[in-house]
Amino acid sequence: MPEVPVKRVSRRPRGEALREAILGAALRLFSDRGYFNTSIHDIRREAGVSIGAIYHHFGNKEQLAKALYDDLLERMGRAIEATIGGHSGYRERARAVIELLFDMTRDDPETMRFVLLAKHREFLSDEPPICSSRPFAIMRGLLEDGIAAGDVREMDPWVAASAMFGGALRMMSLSLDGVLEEGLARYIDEVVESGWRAVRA
Amino acid sequence: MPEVPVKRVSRRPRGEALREAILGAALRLFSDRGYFNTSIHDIRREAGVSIGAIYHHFGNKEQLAKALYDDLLERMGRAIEATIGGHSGYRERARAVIELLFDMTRDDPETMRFVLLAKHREFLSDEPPICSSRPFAIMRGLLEDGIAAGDVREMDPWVAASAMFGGALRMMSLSLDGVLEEGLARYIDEVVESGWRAVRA
DNA sequence: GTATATCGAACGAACGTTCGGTACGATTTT
DNA sequence: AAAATCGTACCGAACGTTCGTTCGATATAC
Repeated sequence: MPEVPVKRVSRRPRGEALREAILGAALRLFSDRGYFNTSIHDIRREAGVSIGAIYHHFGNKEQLAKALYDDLLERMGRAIEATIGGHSGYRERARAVIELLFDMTRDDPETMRFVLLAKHREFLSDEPPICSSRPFAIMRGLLEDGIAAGDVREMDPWVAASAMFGGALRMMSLSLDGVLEEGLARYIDEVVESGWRAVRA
Repeated sequence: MPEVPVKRVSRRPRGEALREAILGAALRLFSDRGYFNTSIHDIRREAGVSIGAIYHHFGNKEQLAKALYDDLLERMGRAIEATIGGHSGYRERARAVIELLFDMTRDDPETMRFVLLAKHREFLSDEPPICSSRPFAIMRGLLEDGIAAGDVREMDPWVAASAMFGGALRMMSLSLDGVLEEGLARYIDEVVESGWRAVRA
């Protein structure tokens, strides 16, 4: 059996691994204290890299935040698309999306906090509002298709999407803020059903 | 009838008026650029006062933001309470609250932006999440009473409040982000009805 | 005269960024 | 195959700027 050449035994990560170490550290700190309460020096310490490495990979602090933001939204968008593709019927699809969002909130609260709660326009200049990002566009599209198919009542798509998913997003905020006694899973049925009652034909 | 003495003719505001000039300038700038993108020197310029006056009235930047935040939430809480008191029936009360919020979003978007969209915990240490503030507590209480009265279906009060008002709050965010083609008033019926469908008994 | 309110120059700390340097793998030269 | 060359990745001390805050002076009210 051919030996896989292990080129590197170096202790510190390099290249792509280092880039991801920086992104991970940035996510942790931005999510915990916010963008403006996190200095490049903090990220340097948390990631165990040098200042130079950060600037080499990302150019500056804002572009680092932008790279992180794009990366997370891209992942979320793909996950939501896959979830929708795996179900049929608009009610079931909406439920699957909310289940996915709830699971992500539990399993990866840092990502959710950064994506949902952060005020990106405060530190990302010229960033469009999050509602025009892919995950939100997909959710809105789902409602539009439901309306066209006659499964969702005739109403403005923005209102429909807000009604179907607004409650779920609010519950996620509550969970991230730590005001809910129990995990989000406990509320999934009530949330999905009330959202569906709001929009079903 | 005793004459009310008009004591002052001085050009620059002093005392309470100056305090409010500072709060107004702070609201405008915080709402427009965010807390961290606004310096005390900016507020000084915008309000036309001295740095010393700001520190005399508020102590430091964070306490200024806290005073502003408390002031706005207090006003909102009172307005919502008055609105609820002026209507009967839970559906009508909920509608009146949403109408009030929509009107405030149109007439005073700066306040709404600061109260709704700002990440207060990022700059106000030890501030509880906004959902535990008075306006939100009142809205949750409204749903609780509705459940007790049998007008709202039996469900978790957090879920009920999220379902009833989550869509409306989301629409307000969309409006503040400038993604809606028309004014919020155009959507009030659909928003209220879908919220009510979600929670009515 | 005294207390309170206002003023603004000055300060020190913290921050984002720069830049001259080193480490290292790949490629070419000897 | 060893040496030299090269480009990329990484390093971190140092820099200039900005910011929140201080404080002694000044103005005003009573």
